[in-house]
Amino acid sequence: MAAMTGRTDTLVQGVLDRLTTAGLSRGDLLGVAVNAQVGVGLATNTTVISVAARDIDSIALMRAIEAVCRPRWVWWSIETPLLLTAAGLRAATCWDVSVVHRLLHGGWKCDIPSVWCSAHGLSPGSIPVSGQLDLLGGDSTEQDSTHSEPVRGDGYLRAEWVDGAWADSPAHLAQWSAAAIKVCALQHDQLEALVVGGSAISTARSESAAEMLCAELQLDGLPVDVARAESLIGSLVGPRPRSEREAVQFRHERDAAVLVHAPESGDLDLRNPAHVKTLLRRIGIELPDTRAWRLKELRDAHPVIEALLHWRKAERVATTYGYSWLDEHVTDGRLRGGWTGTDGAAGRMTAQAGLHNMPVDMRELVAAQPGYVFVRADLGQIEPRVLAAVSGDPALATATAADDLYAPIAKRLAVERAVAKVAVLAAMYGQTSGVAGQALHGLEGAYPVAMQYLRSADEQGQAGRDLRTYGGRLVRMWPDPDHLDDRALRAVAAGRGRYARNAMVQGAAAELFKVWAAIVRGRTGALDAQIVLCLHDEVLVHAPRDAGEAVKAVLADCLQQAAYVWAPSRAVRFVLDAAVIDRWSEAK
DNA sequence: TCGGTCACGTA
DNA sequence: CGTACGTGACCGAG
Repeated sequence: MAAMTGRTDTLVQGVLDRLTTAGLSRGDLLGVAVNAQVGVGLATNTTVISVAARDIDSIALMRAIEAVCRPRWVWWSIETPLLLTAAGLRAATCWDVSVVHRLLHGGWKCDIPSVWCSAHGLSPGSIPVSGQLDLLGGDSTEQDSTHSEPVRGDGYLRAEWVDGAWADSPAHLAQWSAAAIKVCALQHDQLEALVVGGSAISTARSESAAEMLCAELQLDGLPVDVARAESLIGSLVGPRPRSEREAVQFRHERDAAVLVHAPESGDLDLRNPAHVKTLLRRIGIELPDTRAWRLKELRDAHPVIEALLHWRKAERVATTYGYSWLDEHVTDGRLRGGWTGTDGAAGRMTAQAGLHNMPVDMRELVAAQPGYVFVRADLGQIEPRVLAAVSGDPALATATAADDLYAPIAKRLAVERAVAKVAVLAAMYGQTSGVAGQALHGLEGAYPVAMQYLRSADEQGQAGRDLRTYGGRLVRMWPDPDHLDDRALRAVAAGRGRYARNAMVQGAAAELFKVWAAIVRGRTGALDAQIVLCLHDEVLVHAPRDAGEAVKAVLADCLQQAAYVWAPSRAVRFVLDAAVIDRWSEAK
């Protein structure tokens, strides 16, 4: 980037002046749409400002605004923070209208036309399609107006704008950012009207921050010891094949080690479950499926079983976490994958490239860079503690004072700790098999408010009624399928009941987690530390070695802050298990 | 080429 | 008859 000239200095100052004149101060909403080649568009409730790329570097301008005004940036989607992060700008606060849309309406869907329509109460059925002849409602007879305004006469967004016309001039960028501000205002009203346990507006902010964190996670990646990865994979599945032929040969050899235990099995494919069933039938074992837990029960029945289980494990690594995984997702010593701030159900974060389902045995390849450490921290027993908070059960809240929540529960129910734990988990997840009925009954007596909260969620779910989590996320139910007998209908309803129970607890836990993660994100920067992984109730922070202990303390402090922001009652205690480590495999 | 199913890893 | 997610292999429909 060229050094800032006096002229650009003046231009930046001019924009800052206009923003302050418009009354923009810390935390105020400021819409933004950026295109590096075109420029940047800014919008407050009252002002739109457009700046051409040839005049001012967009990122430099935004950095100046962030430093001077620290607004709450409003943008359409993760695309913007991805762009900003790639340019080295990490904003403090934001409002992501796609994220808030998913909070308000549940599910995965958050394309721009849908977001616009639901904010405005327009029917999604008449969303304009690009290339469509605009005969009704629009004003396509005026060719110029097609491009001058993002909104049609009938209130819908123009398809051309959705497809990218917003980015073809600085003026359009400004109009597009103004449209985001408009959506934000409408969403704000809708959130304010919600009656839920927590503050839905606060949730909107933390969920937006989490999405910004997702952009950073995606670009920064997770530090990986590539040499160790190569040797670990080598020890599990053999050497790296040097050609396609060799790959086929190694694969064949791995298969043969299993097939040798079974007679006349040369025609069978171990990757085909039907073939595995056949193989087992030939040695006198009949199974409904060939899942690992079934096979484990039959370990001693025949040597082929153990060989098959071993093969499956190696095959998992070979196909999913093998050399091709390394080649595809690890560059410059970082494992990178796409991140989503919220899933379609309860709102947990999701990650691709195996970041969320890496086998525990492989975590040793996740290693801090030289001169750095990881600070690994997870929220202890988060789900029952969250249940205590969202249900407002005073007895359960009292139990959260203990480091081990299940100890006082077991004492109260006069059962073993393990029994108490299974009973609590069963109540939260709707599990029925393998649970001591006595303990479940005891829970009803000891923690009636929490149990009623869960039962109520279950009933709503069974009835097919949508729910909202404590923080306001819509949990959508689904209708009964047609042409089912009573028995099947009851099964569908029961499934919805379990889903609802689970979503209310997991969803609230996800909300608290993201509040925590967002605060951590904001505070670790000063220590040159960064979150590099989020895993539902756990974070991994990459920090300079000297800062390890300080980061650990900050993580605990952030949790107290998060708990207060999320559920100000303070009746429930949340606990953190944290450690400074070099590899993810250490500790726990 | 696509979606469904199985299987299995994480929380 | 605990839920959610992502991944890869295979199958059968198109």
